[in-house]
Amino acid sequence: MKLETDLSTLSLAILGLISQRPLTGYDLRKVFLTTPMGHFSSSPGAIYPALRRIEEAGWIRSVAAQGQTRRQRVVYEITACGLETLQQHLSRPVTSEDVVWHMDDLMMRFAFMDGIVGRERTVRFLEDFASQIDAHVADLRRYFEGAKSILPACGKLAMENGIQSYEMNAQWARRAIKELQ
Amino acid sequence: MKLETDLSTLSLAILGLISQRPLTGYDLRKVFLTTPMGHFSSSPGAIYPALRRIEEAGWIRSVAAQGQTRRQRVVYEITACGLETLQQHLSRPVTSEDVVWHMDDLMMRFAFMDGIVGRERTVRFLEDFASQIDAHVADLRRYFEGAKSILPACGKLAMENGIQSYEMNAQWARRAIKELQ
DNA sequence: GTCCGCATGTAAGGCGTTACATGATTAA
DNA sequence: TTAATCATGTAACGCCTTACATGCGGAC
Repeated sequence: MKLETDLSTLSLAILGLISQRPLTGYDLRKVFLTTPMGHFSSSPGAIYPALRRIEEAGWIRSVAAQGQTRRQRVVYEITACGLETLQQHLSRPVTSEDVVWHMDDLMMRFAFMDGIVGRERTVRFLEDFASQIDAHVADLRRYFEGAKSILPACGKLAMENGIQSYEMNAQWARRAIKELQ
Repeated sequence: MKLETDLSTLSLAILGLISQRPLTGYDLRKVFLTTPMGHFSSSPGAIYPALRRIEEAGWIRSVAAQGQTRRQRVVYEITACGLETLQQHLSRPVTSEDVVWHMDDLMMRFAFMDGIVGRERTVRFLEDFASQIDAHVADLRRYFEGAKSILPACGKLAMENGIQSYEMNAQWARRAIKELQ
């Protein structure tokens, strides 16, 4: 019964979705099952405990469910505090650690920025994202130059894949900046 | 004290590295700290328990450490059973679930194929990989066509990033096939 | 003789996975 | 009335994370 202080990828997904409109746990499940957001997570044994934790943190609250029947439904909406938390989370600078270990998280942060943080911050995020990737790609290339003579064929190809993936992400970010302006 | 039956990403990394040459836990740590393999994992609280589990499964065994001093060192080498397990794991077909949820794992499987599974199987892996990605990209595009009118700008851009990432991976796989032949 | 790096671990906690449980409502 | 779907959960388990603990050996 510890309060959640940071946002796991799943919690971010949940809070982001609820920030767009009030949802029940079942609604969230459906989103995860039927959209590419399901990438990031899966199902009931994770979602309901996460909802509980987020509610205990004060970021969402359950509201009376006035559907047409008195069927058991718990609808959650975001609180002012939750919105602020989300804004702060999405405004965090992009660190090199993020780029190395949490690319999924970064992409999710970006996906929820509409209407939560201004266009200016969104663009700044993409700029930071691109330049952190550039730095990381430079590291990877440095390592690769030294190691490619001893790497086996598949290892080498796997590394090339990694480098290309990062480069593609940087290119995407720069295109996205232009598109947002 | 359950026996490990499947390979977590970390366990696969460890078993794959030890299959290349005998290593200590500390050696593994250094690899994770100093090479891009560190992407997939991190450190001592994960590595040592994982080594223990893999040893209990019978896939590696500790051998006498005959360094120049009698310093405490535990060197692990792969067993025949471990090699077989690794071969089977790397030979598993690429499923659509793998592509949706475990791309990291797939890339790691590929990176360790040299000398473990034949070139033929390696190429087959890449072919399956590419065609599973094609199928998944088709799904994503289908969803995207239906949703892009209601997706917010950042959501749309994030989806485009996802699709492009997958497409890049399929292209990479097809280039890799040519290079391996 | 003290400090840093080598080398191996343990303990607590968090969170996701799988599988199961429960009951209410609607359509056949 | 039976089955499928809606809707919400719990329990056990596994594994990773962070932080801490411990002791040897070499360099200065």
